[in-house]
Amino acid sequence: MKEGLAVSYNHDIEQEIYQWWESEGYFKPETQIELGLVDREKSSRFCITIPLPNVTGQLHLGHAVTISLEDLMTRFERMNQKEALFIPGTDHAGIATQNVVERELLKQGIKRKDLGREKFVEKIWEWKDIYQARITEQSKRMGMSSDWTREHFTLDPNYIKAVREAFYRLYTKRLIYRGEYMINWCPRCESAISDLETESEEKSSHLWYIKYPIISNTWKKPKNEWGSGKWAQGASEFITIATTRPETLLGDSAVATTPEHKHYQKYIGKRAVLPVNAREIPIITDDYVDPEFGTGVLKITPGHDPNDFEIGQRHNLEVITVLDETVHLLPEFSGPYAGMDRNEGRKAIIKDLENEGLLEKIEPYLHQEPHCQRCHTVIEPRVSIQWFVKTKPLAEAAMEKVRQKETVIIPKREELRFFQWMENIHDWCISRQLWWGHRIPIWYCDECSKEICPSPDVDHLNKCPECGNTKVRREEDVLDTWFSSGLWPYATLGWPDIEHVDYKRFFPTNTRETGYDILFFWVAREMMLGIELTGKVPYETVYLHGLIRDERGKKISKSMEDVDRYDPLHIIDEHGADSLRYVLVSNSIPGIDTNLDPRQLDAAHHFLNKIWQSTRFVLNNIQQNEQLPKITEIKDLTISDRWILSRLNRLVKTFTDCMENFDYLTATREIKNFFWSEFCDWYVEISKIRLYDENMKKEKEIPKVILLHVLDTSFRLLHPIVPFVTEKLWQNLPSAVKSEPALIISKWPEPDETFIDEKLEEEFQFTIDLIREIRRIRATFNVGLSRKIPLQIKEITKIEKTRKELIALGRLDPNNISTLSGMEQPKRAARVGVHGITAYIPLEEIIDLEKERSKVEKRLEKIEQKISQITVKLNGPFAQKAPTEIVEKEQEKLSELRSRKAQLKDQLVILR
RNA sequence: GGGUCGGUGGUCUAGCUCGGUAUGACGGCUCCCUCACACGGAGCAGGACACCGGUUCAAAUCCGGUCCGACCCA
Repeated sequence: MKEGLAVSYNHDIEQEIYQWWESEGYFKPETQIELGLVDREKSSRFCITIPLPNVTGQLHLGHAVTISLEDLMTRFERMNQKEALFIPGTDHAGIATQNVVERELLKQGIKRKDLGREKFVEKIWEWKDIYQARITEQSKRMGMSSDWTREHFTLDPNYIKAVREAFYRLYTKRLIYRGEYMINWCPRCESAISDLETESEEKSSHLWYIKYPIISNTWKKPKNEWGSGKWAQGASEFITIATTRPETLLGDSAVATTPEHKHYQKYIGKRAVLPVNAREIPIITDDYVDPEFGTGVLKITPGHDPNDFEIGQRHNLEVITVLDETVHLLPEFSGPYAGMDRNEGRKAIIKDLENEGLLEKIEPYLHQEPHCQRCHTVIEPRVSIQWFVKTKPLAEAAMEKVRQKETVIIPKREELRFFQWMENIHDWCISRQLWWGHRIPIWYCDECSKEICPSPDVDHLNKCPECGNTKVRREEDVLDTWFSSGLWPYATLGWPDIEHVDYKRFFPTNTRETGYDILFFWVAREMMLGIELTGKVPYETVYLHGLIRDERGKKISKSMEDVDRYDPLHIIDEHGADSLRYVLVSNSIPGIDTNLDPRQLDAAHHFLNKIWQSTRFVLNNIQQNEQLPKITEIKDLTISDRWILSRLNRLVKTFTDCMENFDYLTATREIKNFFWSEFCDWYVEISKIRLYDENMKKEKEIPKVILLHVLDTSFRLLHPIVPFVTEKLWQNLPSAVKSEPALIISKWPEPDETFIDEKLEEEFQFTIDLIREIRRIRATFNVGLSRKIPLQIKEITKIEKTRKELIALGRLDPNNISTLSGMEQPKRAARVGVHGITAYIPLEEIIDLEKERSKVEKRLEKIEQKISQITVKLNGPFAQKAPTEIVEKEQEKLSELRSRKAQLKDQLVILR
């Protein structure tokens, strides 16, 4: 770890450091205890569980943000001497993984059903092993300081126990039930999916107007075959419905209109005849019907539309399913169309309706079509027997905990969304017709039809406990993935064994950190299940980060041309994990999306190089075994020494404050500004005065101690954000500075208030501003750095204390600094005014007077403009109405401007 | 249909809770390879804060409306 520093920063140091941390066991809380850093009895603890990535694929930038933020939190708390545990793991991701593997096998011409359940599941396990390993590898590249000995997978034996227990408890409390309801059916996955797993998309389609003949005295039923063109012959009265799904008319149970319908009111209570199969259906009324939509009449198909299903329930209508699992028309209802899929069927039916003269018109129509989130197939609403979680009581309990602030959601506005969703929650369909997942722990007896949920320790059921029959079979369906991942924060800590050491020590966990897009998918369910099963909220804080987009705000998708630029592993190879983490963290505002500009990665790398270089500078000036006093022991500090220590301690305060309040954007800004613009640009430069002066000996100690102290403190502060580079540099500091074996387990700095001195900072700011002015004059007139310039100043005592700094950084001629007396004003000299002090730089020999004159005139113009602006303001009602301190401020500004104006005028005179 | 978020120099971004003419980065321009760093140093230029109206002495910030972009729910 300590073999010296390369001439420039290269991120290839990262992997070796990670291996070292891991082999030393620093990610394990037990190591903290062994090293005596924390005490189980006395210390507090911090626990966070990773939002488990799917084993479906590899990590993307979303995971990178998650890991960066969570690792940052963990490292921060670990350094704050809490017993810190970051739990890693992966999710089996039922539908997603099954789909991916299915597609892979299909490439080789193998169908899932040909393979059979057992063989297919074996294949998925193979896939899982490969991808889980890959995800672990990628997480480690990110620098994730999680305890890998506590890694979990949602289909691990222990995890299965937790799922069994959860199911059993909810089932026996009747919070899980089985029933026949309308669900979202994906015909490609051949499975039910939950509301949240559908995405609605606007599609341009048509509205078909179809005439249903009405039974009258003169016409009872069709006399001719469907397709003859004479099916409706003789019918005189029709009711016209408008529909987006003509093919489902085969399953209609009624036609509904409004009681006041101007044309069709008279038909209410009569019966219509359904085209194709000539089934008789009633004409009813229902409030759901919108008189403005279409003809004001709806066909009611309870088997294939969620709204119609509800209407059907209200009117006790028959539920007819006309489409099978793969959305092909069932022969029982569809006559000539039997076996066609829903799209073919639609075309054929429309053609025949037209032929029979029953198609009144077609209108273009935009409608929302639900799609399967995983495979994008159009969802078929379908009635089937499924398992559900009764969510209302769970949601109520979860909302109550949030209201009581037992869990706080950040940002606040997401709490509102949480409540809105929770208040309108529907029962959660948890059964999936998949092969990959937690098989529902229910057995059925074929003899007595008993539904059995044995206690969780029963693995196989051979006999019906009711009738003793051996014809028992287990439920085929598996559970929704989110059911098992909903147990994550405690199933990973040993639950249901509530005496487990981890559960006792780390539950409830501290934080759930994740993207706001899965607040409902996951967080809400974790809350509901967690409260029900453990009686506690699973975490006290929910921190929701934004999504990562490209620099123009577009979603990053796999189809993008330059998608490589947004692949975390690619970025890590090119720029390093530290740079990636720095960019992600420094742009992170809770709940707000981040537009990631890849150019920022270079900027981050430059900053890390700056840290690297300044460390090299310091170390080059100090012997590895040099005996130096402690920071608290040094005496005779210069004003610049005291200034940097004041700034540093101020930084520690604000930085820590930001870390505690999740304000990483300000935190990174503050430290970058301090380190680069204050420490490197000023203090390091100033330290060279003493370090490079052969005549000084004892004086060198002070800057050395301070330089090391600033580095040490900065590394500690930066470590949670950029762990690799800081550890590497810190390891290279002289051993006397280091009080711990590794930065990762070192102590978080505490601000020393006695160093913070506002007046002194102001005083030193004068020196900085004066040097800046001198530099500006030099730059304006192209005065080369090698040319030492003279300075004349009236209040020469003002520069006594920082004379050396002025000479060194302003490149002044030490033998030509003089005082001016009384009213004397040097001829042909540039005037610099800083903090009310005036100085002159005689220019005659070094500049072009003409050029300087026009510059001054320009500046005069600007200042005069500002003076008149403020004068107008002060002469207006402002002076009376604004608070006095603000008026005074303006007046001060005015007098400042006036004196600058006078200065410039003087300067003009001088230049002539 | 309901709701949320965003619209700030060429590009990206902070500030908006708590009103006093704006933060940083990248890029640009000028000078400098000064013994840690050209992944650098010194300096400079560049913004009617989407639009309209209101409140106010004063609006990027508060209020109302409009337009554009993204998203969530139905």
